[in-house]
Amino acid sequence: MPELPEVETTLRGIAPHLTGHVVSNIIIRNAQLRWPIPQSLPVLLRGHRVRNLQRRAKYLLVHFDHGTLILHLGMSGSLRILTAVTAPDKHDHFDLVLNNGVIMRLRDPRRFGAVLWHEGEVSEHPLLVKLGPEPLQEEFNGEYLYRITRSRNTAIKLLIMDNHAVVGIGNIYANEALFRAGIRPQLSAGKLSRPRCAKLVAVIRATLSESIALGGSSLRDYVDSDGKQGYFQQHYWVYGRGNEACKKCGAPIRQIKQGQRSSFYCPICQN
DNA sequence: ACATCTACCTGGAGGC
DNA sequence: TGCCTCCAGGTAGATG
Repeated sequence: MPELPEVETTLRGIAPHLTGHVVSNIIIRNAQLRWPIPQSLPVLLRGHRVRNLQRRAKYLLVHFDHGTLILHLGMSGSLRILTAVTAPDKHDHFDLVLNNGVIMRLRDPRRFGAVLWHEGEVSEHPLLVKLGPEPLQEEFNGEYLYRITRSRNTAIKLLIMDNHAVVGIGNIYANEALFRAGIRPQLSAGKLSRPRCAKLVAVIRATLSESIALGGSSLRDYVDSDGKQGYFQQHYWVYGRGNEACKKCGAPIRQIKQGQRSSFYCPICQN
């Protein structure tokens, strides 16, 4: 499923095909995503030029002069660039058609994604306004993590997955980063020392950056904008490896539930 | 303010 | 083969 590196990879894949081109049509085949796709989109966008694209957390932002198209891939969404008319799949819910013939097509089998429109400053949109810092920007550093975790009793894994604390870290990368930092997922956030906060920030950065460099990806149903599968899933230390041997020490990886989600950790390497 | 839980949705896997 | 149940997941919104 698309985590931050996949969204970033998707952005890089689609941006060159969209930027500077004019929308000739919008096709909504199924508006029932997480929120309904606005039926006014074709009228709003036809004849308008795409200025630039941007990522904020896991949102893709397509900027126009008069507003911003906000896209979210949910957990099964993907965007593809088509250069010829192609029959839509059952789960191809939305097309943005440009006047050079290029089509950006959204496929989302589980329909947890979103396509929304916002006029004015997009960072003030209700979905974006409360978001924490980007994990790859300087604002997210050891001191920041130390400060926001003081007097927090929440498990550290739940905290780093909380968008108010830091954006873009889903279940897979949370598990992987905690393994690499040597921190148990259930450790109370407020008990993390300053050096361990610094370490955790460093490995979150490294894990995300490496994945972006690899071209993104995690789940089998993620397809990037060229239609090729990503391959980060071959590099997991703990995610999805319950009862298998730790790649570092050989101990069996433990699987537990935290906040209704699976967590994986090595009982020897993580404390 | 914080912690915890629920809902949304579909496809794939495993059991029988 | 088919039917059933469980699981995966982001995140807003409700509840405690």
